[in-house]
Parts: sequence; structure tokens; C-alpha cells
Amino acid sequence: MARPREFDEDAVLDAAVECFWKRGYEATSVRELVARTGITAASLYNAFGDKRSLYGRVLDHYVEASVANRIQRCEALPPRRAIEVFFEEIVKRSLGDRDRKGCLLVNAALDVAPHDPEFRKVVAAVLVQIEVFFLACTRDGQADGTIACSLSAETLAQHLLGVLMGIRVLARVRPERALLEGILAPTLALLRGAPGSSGT
Amino acid sequence: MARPREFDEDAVLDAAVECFWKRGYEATSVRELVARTGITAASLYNAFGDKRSLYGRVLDHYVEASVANRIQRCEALPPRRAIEVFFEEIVKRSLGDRDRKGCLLVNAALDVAPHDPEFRKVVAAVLVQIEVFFLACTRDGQADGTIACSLSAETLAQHLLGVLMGIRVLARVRPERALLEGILAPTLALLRGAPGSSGT
DNA sequence: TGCGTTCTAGTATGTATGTTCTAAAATGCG
DNA sequence: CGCATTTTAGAACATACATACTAGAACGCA
Repeated sequence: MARPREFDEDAVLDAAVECFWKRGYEATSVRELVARTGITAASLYNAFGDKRSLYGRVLDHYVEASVANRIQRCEALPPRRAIEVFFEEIVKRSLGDRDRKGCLLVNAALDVAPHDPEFRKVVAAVLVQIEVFFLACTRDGQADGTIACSLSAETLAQHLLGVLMGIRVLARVRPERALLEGILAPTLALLRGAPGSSGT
Repeated sequence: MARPREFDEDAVLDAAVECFWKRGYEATSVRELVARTGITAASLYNAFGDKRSLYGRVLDHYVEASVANRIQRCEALPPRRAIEVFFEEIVKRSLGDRDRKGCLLVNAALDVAPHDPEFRKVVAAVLVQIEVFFLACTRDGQADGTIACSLSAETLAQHLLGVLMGIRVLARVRPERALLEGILAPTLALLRGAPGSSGT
């Protein structure tokens, strides 16, 4: 019973993701968002509220499209393979990232999470979600013998989360294959289990 | 032969470090810098140039006071102990970081390095410096038998750098002791060497 | 066909931004 | 004691910012 939207909400969010992803929250202006999304400021404010709440929508949109998606795809694999494929994708994506945007979630962790309790909760929850995914992998892997039992599944999952963050940060400054794979190698070796070390 | 400065350059830099450290580059305004440093805008521009070049000085100042300092202190220790103490300090500092500022260098890696080639070089160089410190530790540790030889000293050093980044990022969103120590535990176990795994 | 509603377009609004200017104050050297 | 030089103080600058407003256009339903 009213005039219909002339824009596709998802397409606008995609464009907004691109802006915030590339520049970060503060450095992205509403004018740039308007230019990049192709809709007017009025439409943008009408549909998404102010800049901050648009960023919230953008973050959700990104997480759904990138993080949740990857987890879902990896969950289908056998546990240790899931972890390996997960990190292979991360390394590949990081090395192919010509404009060094990194991961919007990791960027948000330093950009917006420390100053904004609401966003901090969102980011923390997604990080927990990733940790839980890793935990499922390490637990299942230890159960079926493909992952070493020398450390608890919980500890391994936390370690994997930390290494993931490390790779994504370093890749934005030193996107060198040798470095990223070097970070990862000891972790993978540890999962595999050192020969003859079935824990005390 | 001219009017002397009324401010202490180092004190001003300390105050400026605090500003950029807390808010990041874009979110820190020159007015805030003026307020926090106590000198006028004219003095600030006269002494340090524009905002960007002040940030450069701030970064150097921080690196010298924090990073280089810590490396120097740890270099005096036996190699494996040096790594342990290094990370103990990082974890302790991260957990005591009430306003979640994290590490200015790591912040700069995501905040400023991806968009500014000059700053990228600076940040990358410091990261290399840290990696070199780790490398010296792993090499010496492998030589004196306190660090496992199942992986190369180079790979271990890269891994340590990655884990360091991971801890500093996660601490800003989830500053939980269990998490940070969980990230670290597998790495330390790996250095120590699994019992009976002296490589193939 | 007209009414109510929600959209778009573009401009206006006030504030905050980074930076520079004007003028006065403070030193060392002649 | 001035002259040259540099620092200060604070207002002034233009621009960029996030956001709100004013019109009018496009639809569904009566």
C-alpha cells in the first residue's frame, strides 16, 4: 500500500560491506556509502538508520556470507581435514587479497569492538562460534584418532582461534606465503601428533 | 638565538601515544591531541608537522619504549626462558589492559598499515625485528637442547610471531586468562618438545 | 480516480575536522 | 639595547562530516 523500494537491500549491504571492509568504520564516510551503494542518503537513513546501525547490519551480513558459510562447508568434512581446509582457505584468501582488506570480523575486533560494548558482544559471539567449530573438530578428531590427544580439545580449539587471528593480522602487513604457512606448520604438526608422543 | 620551547617533546609524544593508542588514527582528532598534550595546535604543527607525520613519530616512540625495550630485556635470558617470559608479559599486560588498547603496533597493522605504504614498511620492519628476536631464541634453544628440533627454528619463529598477534587481537575482545593461556599452551608444549619426539 | 503511505531526490543544517594565519612574547647575538 | 628568529596563543579557514528536512513521485487500496 505504498511506494516500493527501488533498490535491492542485499546489494546495498554488499556495497556497504565493501566500504567498511576497505576503510574501517571511522574512515568510511556516509557520502562514500551513498556513492558506492548508489542510493541517496535519505533512502539509506530510512532503510538502515544511522551509520553505526548500518555497520551493525554490514557486520551481520558479512559474518553470514563469509564466516558462517565457511564453517558450514568445513563441517561436512572429517574433523582434521576440516581444520586443514579451513586454514588452507584462509591462507589462500589472504594471499589473494590484493587490497589487503583482511577479514572484516578481525578488523572489527580492533576497530570497533574495543570502544563499543554492543559490537564487542557481536564480535565476541562470532569468535566463540568459530572456537566452538574448532572444538567440535578437535573433539571428533581426538575421538577417531586423527588428532593427537597430548592436549585437550578445548586448548587446541583456543590455540587454533589464536593462530587464525594471527594469520589474518600478519597477512595485512606481510602477505608472504612462507610466513603464513610458517605460522601454521607447527600447529598442524601438533594436531597430527609428534611421532611417539601419545601424552603422559 | 630564538625563543625556546616551553614543552618537553617526549612528554608531548607520550600524550599523543595515549590518544592514538586508545582511539586509533582516524578517530583521534587534532583537537583532542591539542587538549591531551597541553600544547597549542600551532606548536604541534610547528614541531611535528601534520597529523600523519605526528603519528609516525608516535609509532616510533612507542616501538622504542615498548617493543624494543621488551626484546632487550628478554635477550638477556636463556633462549627458551626468553620466549616464555616474553609471552608471560604479553598475557599479563593484555589482561591488565582495562581500556582494551591492546598493542599500538598491532593496532597500526590493521589501522594504518594497509592504506599507507610508508607506515606499512615501518610496521613490517618492526614485525620482522620481533621475528628475528624469536629466531635467535629458537636457534639458540635448539643448539643448547632446550627447544625441540622437530621443526626448523625459522618456522618456529614465524609461528611465535603469529601466536603473538593472535593473543593481542583476541585480548581486545575477549580478555579472558583461560583463552589467552589456551592459545599459548600448545605452542609452549611444542617448543618444549613432545616426550620422545626428537624428529624423524 | 483519489487518498494514504512510503519511497526518492536534493538540499540545508549545524557541527567537527585538519590546517593556517596574525600577532604577540621570548630568547641569543650583534 | 634592538635585530633576527622561533615559539606561542588563539582565532580564522575552508572543507567534510553525519544527519534532517522539503518536495514530489510512485504505488496499493478504496
